[in-house]
Amino acid sequence: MDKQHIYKKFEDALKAEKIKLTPQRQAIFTNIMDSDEHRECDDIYNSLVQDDITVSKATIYRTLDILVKYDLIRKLVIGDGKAKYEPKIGKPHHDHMICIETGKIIEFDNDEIERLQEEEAKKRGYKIIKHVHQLFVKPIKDAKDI
Amino acid sequence: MDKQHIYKKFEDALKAEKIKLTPQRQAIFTNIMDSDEHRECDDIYNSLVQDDITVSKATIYRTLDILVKYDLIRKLVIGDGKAKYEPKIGKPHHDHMICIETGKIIEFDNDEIERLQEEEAKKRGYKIIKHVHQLFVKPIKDAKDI
DNA sequence: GTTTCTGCAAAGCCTTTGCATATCG
DNA sequence: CGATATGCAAAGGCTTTGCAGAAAC
Repeated sequence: MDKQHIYKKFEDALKAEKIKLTPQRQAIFTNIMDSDEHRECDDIYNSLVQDDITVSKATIYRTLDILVKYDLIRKLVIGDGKAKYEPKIGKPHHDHMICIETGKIIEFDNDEIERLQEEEAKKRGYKIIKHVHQLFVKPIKDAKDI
Repeated sequence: MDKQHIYKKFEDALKAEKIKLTPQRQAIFTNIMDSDEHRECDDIYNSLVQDDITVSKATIYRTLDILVKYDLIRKLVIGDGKAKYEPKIGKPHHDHMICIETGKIIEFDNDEIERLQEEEAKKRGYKIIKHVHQLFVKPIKDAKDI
């Protein structure tokens, strides 16, 4: 999906929600889409301020909720209870591996795991709406670690 | 593992940490061990108060940290950022399925998923220290839902 | 022109912390 | 007895909210 198409989805979401296209909402959306990181509200705020965009954290939080609702971005809560956000639309599905030594976030995806978890849910009469799969990992340093 | 053995692990943890065995710590530990639910600090607090045990939330939080550190209980953060706790020692490993309609928490376990995720980590030079795997599900109501 | 937004500051909520008193070993 | 724990209340940190002025359609 190209950038224009993605931006169109954003406009559609605003229309569906019957809300206005403001400079702040636009700036927040493109700021997230142009990033490949997993950032907190604060990070996004600082990034916008650095770009000389006038915006408040209140507006960012309010906008993030809308973007999550329309599946344009993904909200992650990793361990410490602080919410992180990443682009979702136009990106393939993936889960996360978090290095507990460096904090580095690595994306991974495994079709067989996806299938098996679907099966576990179905077995119990449920279907999966969304899932959280995070591996907290440490680098393997030598043989005894394996 | 029987109750006495589990309680022994608790005493060992206190000794390892060189901290005292107080009525509060004991009450908090057994309260969690006797429950099969996934409860918040507040729930545990209310349960203890109902049993006429004098304890403060500060002490509960402080004790929970110790119990988590020694792998006697497990801390879960599900969606809303509120921490939940469940017994861990003496219980087989499992992950969680959360019904988004009723809030019901269902435990599941799948060896193959465990193996595959281990493989994903190893492939990248990491080993898993812990993991979070939560499926947010909805009941299947009819054929079109499948 | 209205309706909807924004920014600000205040309030909320869960969790942590400082401190004086009480308790364990 | 000395060291550690507890409870209280206050402080912290992220997030949400009420409200008056500002902006979109």
